[in-house]
Amino acid sequence: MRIGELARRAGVSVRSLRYYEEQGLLESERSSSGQRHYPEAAVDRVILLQRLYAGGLSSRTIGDVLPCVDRPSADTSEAAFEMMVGERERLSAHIDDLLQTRDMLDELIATNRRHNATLGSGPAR
Amino acid sequence: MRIGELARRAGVSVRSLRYYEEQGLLESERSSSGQRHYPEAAVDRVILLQRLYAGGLSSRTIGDVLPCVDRPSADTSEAAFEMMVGERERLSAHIDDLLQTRDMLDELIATNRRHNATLGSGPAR
DNA sequence: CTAGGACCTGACACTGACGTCAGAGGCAAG
DNA sequence: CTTGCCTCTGACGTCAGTGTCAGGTCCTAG
Repeated sequence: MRIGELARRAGVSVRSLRYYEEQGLLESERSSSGQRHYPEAAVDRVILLQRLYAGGLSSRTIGDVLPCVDRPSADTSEAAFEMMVGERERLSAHIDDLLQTRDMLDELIATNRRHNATLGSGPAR
Repeated sequence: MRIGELARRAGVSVRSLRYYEEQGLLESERSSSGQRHYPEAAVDRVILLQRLYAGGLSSRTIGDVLPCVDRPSADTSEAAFEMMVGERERLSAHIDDLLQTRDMLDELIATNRRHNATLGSGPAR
């Protein structure tokens, strides 16, 4: 498929796909005229990339980790594996941090509801 | 206290404090020579700001929400309250997204461990 | 053949919370 | 008074993924 279809099916912009390729995260075959062509599997690949980006990994880090995805075997460098584990930990810590912030927001919301309930009006339903 | 001490005690940079003031999120009194002075309570205030920033709220959004923190009463605009609830939902969705990414990483890690255990060498212990 | 949509490269714009530097003044200790 | 650290304003730099525009080529339907 060509880049436009891949973009639609993976839910990203064409610009992003070219950027991923530039970062060495996504391969493409070129037709004689220079147009990119992708196999079906590229859709899942892009979705995977999106998920990693969503986890806060940088292009660089994703590139370092991808060997573990593409060739999960002994020849996968130990460094790549350790990096993946490290990113997992970083992500976990980040989630904990966000949970704390959410708890704080919940308290603020509860406080506001109480204050307004007391007064019988305002934001709280 | 002056800005340097506040920065140390709240664990942020002096630059950040000036930026927060510029955004209308942090007040200060000025001495005759123009230096900023803060009360004890400013420490908690800054920590609160940091927590909101950690939750992915922008300066603008924090500014919109702060009335709920400073004056949790009926005169707190309903819009501010609704925005706070909205941010809570956004944050919750973001957390769910990160949890999915973490699950994916866990699967990748497990797959790698299995492949390497089979071969009796490599990254897995 | 042709119209118009999809694609190409290259490059600049943007966002936002800061880092960092320059040049100048403030303040407490010796 | 001076040394040295703190603070001031103002302004430009950063990062990273993406938007967007320009100028040109390609491809397919009619």
